[in-house]
Amino acid sequence: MADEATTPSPGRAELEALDPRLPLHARLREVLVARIESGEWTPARPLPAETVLTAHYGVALGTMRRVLGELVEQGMLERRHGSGTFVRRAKLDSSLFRFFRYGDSRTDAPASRILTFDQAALPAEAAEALSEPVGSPALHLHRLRLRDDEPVLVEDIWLPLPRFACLAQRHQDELGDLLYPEYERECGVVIASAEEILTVGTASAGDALLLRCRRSDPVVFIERTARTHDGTAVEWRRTAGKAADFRYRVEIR
Amino acid sequence: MADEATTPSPGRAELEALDPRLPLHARLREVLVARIESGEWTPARPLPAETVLTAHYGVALGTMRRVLGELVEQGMLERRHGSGTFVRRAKLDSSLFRFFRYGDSRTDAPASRILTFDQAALPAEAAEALSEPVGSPALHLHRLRLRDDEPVLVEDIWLPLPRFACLAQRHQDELGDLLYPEYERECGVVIASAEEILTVGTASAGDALLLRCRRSDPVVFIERTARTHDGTAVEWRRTAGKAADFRYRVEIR
DNA sequence: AAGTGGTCTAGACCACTCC
DNA sequence: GAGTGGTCTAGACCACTTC
Repeated sequence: MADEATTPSPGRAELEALDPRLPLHARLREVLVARIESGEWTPARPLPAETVLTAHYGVALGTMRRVLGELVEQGMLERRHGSGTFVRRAKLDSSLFRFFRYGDSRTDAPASRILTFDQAALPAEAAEALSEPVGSPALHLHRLRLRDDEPVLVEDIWLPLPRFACLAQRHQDELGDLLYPEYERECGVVIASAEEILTVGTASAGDALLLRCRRSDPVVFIERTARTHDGTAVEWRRTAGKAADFRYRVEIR
Repeated sequence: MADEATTPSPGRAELEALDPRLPLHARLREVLVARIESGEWTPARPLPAETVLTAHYGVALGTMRRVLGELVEQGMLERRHGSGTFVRRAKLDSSLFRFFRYGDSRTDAPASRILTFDQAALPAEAAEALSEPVGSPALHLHRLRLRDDEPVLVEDIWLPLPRFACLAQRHQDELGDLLYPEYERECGVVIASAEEILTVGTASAGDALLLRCRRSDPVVFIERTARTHDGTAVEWRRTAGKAADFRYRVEIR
């Protein structure tokens, strides 16, 4: 009992141990981010309540709320009034369509058709993005994305193999339109963030055939590296779409 | 004296007058945004101190700080520890270079060469973006932007005329590389935000000549509508650069 | 030294969700 | 009704900028 009185906030020592030149909220932030990245909490297992966390770390409610608010701002957490604070999964599977506009399409949901799904050696670009040796075993997914039955995007997706072994057994018809929920359910891999690089090039023979355009027609390439919460790159994909359909809008400040 | 005691916070009534279903911070935010947009404060005339604002509106420091923090987050304000809170001007004049990569160029500063500067009727696209009638009088600036003496971007800039009359007298050689400071000094127009739309097309005969590429080579167009703090569109420009130089990176979540 | 924003605390009360 | 996050307050103390 006396012991409990002297250690009312077991986590406080952890904060004190960090660089004391940093403000408390910054140290608290570091610690919470580490716990989030560790996978301790999932969309199904929410964080402890504010009051529990504040008691654990021995900080004021305002300080805790500030940090949680920043993590929400940054897209790492999601708070639901009355029900709890949750780690947030990125929902960006069909976000490629942010970059393209297709004339008044009635059906909103973009369909996808998997063309090939096999095991193959990592090509140089994918290997570099995934920090794996060139030629390592990986899964390779080649698929077409359609809008109103019109082929509009061609995708090549690379998944490093030790990690995605559990997907290797699946048949391509068993995979849904959205891959990230699949990764999570089948392999326990939660995609948390991604980086996309856009460039303009010309269609390869294969792309031209699939996109029904001429070879050498301009094409926009989107190379995406997707990462888990701890920053490990676990998926690399290159998507190609006709440059004529490309339209991207940016708001500045 | 008794009067002062009954009205310790003259601005509080203004907050009470707004929709009471909105939380206090939201109402406070509205009022402050309106004052910022009115141009009451400038980069040279900072906002009153927190303590003055809180006393004026009769709110707690925490509430005021929350609102100011949000406006900083959003890029509307800038706080400098020890010196004050300022409205923020957008500094995006050379931000076009965000969209392009040019091989290891030593000189960082992009130069610009004005080709023509004259008065002309607004074309349809510019007119729509600026909410002006097609054919209204405007200033038209045609310029080239260079990197290491290489022409890399071609720009067409339209400025609606009643507002920018004070620029009409100037000779093109008097205009510097950065236009937005010019607008502010000469015409009192402060650019606060902008919207950019990217598309891919082919070079016109004129663009091809200036960019030293073939006609029909793919080109990236950036159409920018720039606005003042109150949201009025005051400048429209279209910039063209070779698609081969285009490279844009997006971080998601 | 005076004035500014930055950090941190302590606690009251409200609104929403779930059982 | 119990538990969650959301709002708002009041005030202490620190760090930076300016003169």
